[in-house]
Amino acid sequence: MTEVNELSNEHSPGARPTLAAVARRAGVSNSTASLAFGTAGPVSDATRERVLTAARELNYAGPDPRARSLRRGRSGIVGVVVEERVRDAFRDPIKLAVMDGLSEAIASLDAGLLLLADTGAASAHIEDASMDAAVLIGCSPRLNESVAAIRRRGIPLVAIEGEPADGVLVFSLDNRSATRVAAEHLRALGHERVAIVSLPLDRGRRHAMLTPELEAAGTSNTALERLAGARDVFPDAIGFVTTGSFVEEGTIAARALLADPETRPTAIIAQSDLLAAGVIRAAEDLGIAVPAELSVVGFDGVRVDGLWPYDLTTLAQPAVEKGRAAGRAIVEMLAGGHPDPLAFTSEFHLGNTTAHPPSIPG
Amino acid sequence: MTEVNELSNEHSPGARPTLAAVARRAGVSNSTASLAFGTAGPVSDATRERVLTAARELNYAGPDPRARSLRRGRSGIVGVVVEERVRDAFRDPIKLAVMDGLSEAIASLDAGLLLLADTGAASAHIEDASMDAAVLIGCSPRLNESVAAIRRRGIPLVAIEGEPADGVLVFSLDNRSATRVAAEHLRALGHERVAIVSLPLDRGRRHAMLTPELEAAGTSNTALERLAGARDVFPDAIGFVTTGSFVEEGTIAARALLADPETRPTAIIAQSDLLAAGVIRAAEDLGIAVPAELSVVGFDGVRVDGLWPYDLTTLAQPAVEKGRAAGRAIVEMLAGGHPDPLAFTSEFHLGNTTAHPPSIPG
DNA sequence: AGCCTGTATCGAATCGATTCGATGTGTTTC
DNA sequence: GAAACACATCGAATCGATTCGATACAGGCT
Repeated sequence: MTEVNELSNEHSPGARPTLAAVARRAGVSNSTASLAFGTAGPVSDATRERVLTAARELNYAGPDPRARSLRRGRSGIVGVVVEERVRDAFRDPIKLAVMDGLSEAIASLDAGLLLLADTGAASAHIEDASMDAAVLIGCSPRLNESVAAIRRRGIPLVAIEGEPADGVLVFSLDNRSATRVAAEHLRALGHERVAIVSLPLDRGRRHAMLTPELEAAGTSNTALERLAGARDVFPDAIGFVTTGSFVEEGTIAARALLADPETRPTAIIAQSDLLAAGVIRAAEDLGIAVPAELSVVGFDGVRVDGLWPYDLTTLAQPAVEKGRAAGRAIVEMLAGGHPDPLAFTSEFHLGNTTAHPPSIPG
Repeated sequence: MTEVNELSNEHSPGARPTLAAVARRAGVSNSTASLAFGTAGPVSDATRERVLTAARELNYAGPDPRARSLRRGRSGIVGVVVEERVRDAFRDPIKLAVMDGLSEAIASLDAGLLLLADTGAASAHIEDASMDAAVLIGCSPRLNESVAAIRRRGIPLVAIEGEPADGVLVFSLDNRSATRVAAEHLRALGHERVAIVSLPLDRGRRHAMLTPELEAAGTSNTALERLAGARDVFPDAIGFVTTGSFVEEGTIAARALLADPETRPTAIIAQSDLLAAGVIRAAEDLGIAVPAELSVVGFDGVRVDGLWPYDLTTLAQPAVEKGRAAGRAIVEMLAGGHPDPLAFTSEFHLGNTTAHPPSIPG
C-alpha cells in the first residue's frame, strides 16, 4: 500500500512532488536531500548534483515555504499595518517614504512586506498572518485589539509614531513642538485669527468642523499632537477635520474655513503638505492671495507637484530615516537585540507662503 | 521526562504556549481544542468556553499561522510581483489603481498582499515566499526564472499586461491599437515630426535615446506595444527611453528631444500621463507653447495634480477594472475554476494639449 | 428492553520540511 | 597497522496545528 501511495504521489499530475519524492528518486535519504538544497551543509558535490537533477526531473519547485517556515520558526515576512484601506495608504507620500526606508533597512533579512489594513472590521488577516515582525505605520499601538494579538504572539513590534505602549518600540516625531514652532512663526508675523486643517482624529473618517467632543474622542496620536502644538500658541483656533492627507481634502477644508469673509482666518496651519496644497488651491479659486491675504503652513516637507510657484512654509520631517530606523530595529530584534526607541525631529522650512497678515482697514 | 518538558513548556516565560498546552489545561483533547477555535465545528458551548478561558489564562495568541497554513495548504497571502523597487512601484498611479481593484476583488479571501520586487537580483523572496496565488503587475511572464519558479509551484498566476505565456492568465490592454489611435489623431492634425517618450524597455533602467538595438533587446511588453502603435503611423519617429513613469523623467526626456530647435518635433507621444506632464513642464520651461508649438498626448487617463490648466489628450485605461478582474480570477481559480483571460480597451480622451502643428515659414 | 440516531469528544495520521545525534566509510598520522 | 579523525550520509524526532474516522454516550422510537 505504501508502494502504491508513493507511485501515485510521483505520477499523479495534480499533486506537487515533495522533497521526499525527490530524495527517493535521487536514491538518498530525506535529510540529505534537504541538505542539498541549502548552501551550507556538508554534502558532496556529486550528491547535491544528483538531488538537484532529480528535482528538475520531477519538476520540483523547491522546499515548500509553509513547511519550511513551520520548522524554522521564521516566515520571511514583515507585516506593515496601516490604519486605512491599502489604496489610501499609498496616496500618502510620507507613508511611502517610510516604507521606502523600511524596505531598505530590512533588505538583509530577505523578507517580503505584507500589507495589512487595520480597518477595524476585517482585521482577520492581521491577527493570523504569519510574520516575523510587524511595523505599525500611523496606527495607535494602544487601544487596539489586533495590535494586542500581535503582541501576544511575541514577535518584534515597532511603531512609527503613536504613543508608547508596552512591548512596542516607538519611533516618534516631535509633532507637537514642531507645530508649535510654525505657530510661533505665524504669531511673530502678527497673525491672530488662525485656523487648523487637521488630519483624521480617529478611524471615523468624516469631515467636520473641529469640536471639543471630536478632539476628546480622538485616537490619532499624530493629529492630536500637532493639534496641541498649534493650540499651545493659538488656544482658540478653529479647525476642520479631514478624512485623510489628500489635496482635495485640503480644498474642502479651506472652502469651509474661508466661507465667511467676516471671520475668515488670516493664516491656516495644515497638518500635512498635501492638505496645505489643497488649501492654497482653494484660496486661488476664491481669489484670496497667498501669502498676502492668507498665510499657509504645512507639515512633512514633501515636494508637492504642481504647487509651483509656491514654496510652502513647512516642517520637514525625516520620513525615510524613520522607516530606516524601524527596519534596523527589526533586524536587531530578530537577532535577539534590544534596540532603543528613537525620537526624530522636524526642521522648519521657511518658504514663501507665509507673510504678515493684511492690515485690516478700520 | 515528558512531564518535565510539559512543565517547562508551560512555565518557561520565553516559549509561547501551544494549542496542546491550552488543551491540556482545559482538560480536553488536542482536537477538541482545535475545534473550539474554529467557528463551525461541533463543540458544546461549555467546552468552547473552557478552552477559550484556558487560552486566555495562558496568554495564548491563537493557532500558529505557520502550522495552520502547512496543514491547510493555504497561507492567506497573495503575492504581488512588481518589476522594480517597491518604492518606485508605488509612485505609479496605474499600479496603485490596479492594486486597488485587486485588493477589492480578493477581499472575500481575507488574504494579505505580499509585495515582492522582482529586481532580478534579490529574487530570493519571490521564489520561496509562501503564497496562495501571485499577480504579476507589469512584468514579463516569460523570460523570467522567478516566474517560472512560481509556476512550478502550481499556484494560480495571473498577469496584468505582458505577453501570454503557458500557465499564466493574462489580462491585457490594447496598448498598440490605442496608441495608434492617438498617433492617427496627431497625423490628422497635420503632424509629421513626432517623437516618442517611452517607458523603460527592460530592467536596465538607464535613460537614453531610443535605438534599434535597445528596441530589439526590449522585454517590456507594454512599452514595446505602445511603441509599435506609434510606429504604425510614424515609422521613423525618434524616441527617448526613460527609467520609469515619473514626471521628472518626462522632463528629462523632453529636454533631450527638444534640444535642437531645427529638428524639434511638433508633437510628442508620451507613454504615460506622468511622462506627458513632465514633457509639458519642460516645454513651459523652454518657452515652447503647448499645444500651439508642441502637441502632447499621454496614456493612462490618470489625473495629474498640478497640470492645470491643461487637460491632457490621452488614452484612458480601466486600471482599477483590470485589477478587479485579476482579483476575481484568482478567487475563481482558488475555488477550482478556470476563468478566461480578458482584454481591456482604452478610451481616447481629447483634451487641449493637441492642435495643428505651427505653420513653418518659408 | 432493544435499536437507532445524532452529537460531543478523542486518537492518530498528516501536512513537508529541518535538524540533531548517530553511523559508517575513507583518509591521515604516528 | 592501529588509533584518531574528518566527512558524507542517514534515522528519527520535531515544528504546531487540522482532520478523518472511531468511540462513547444520551435520548427518542417502536
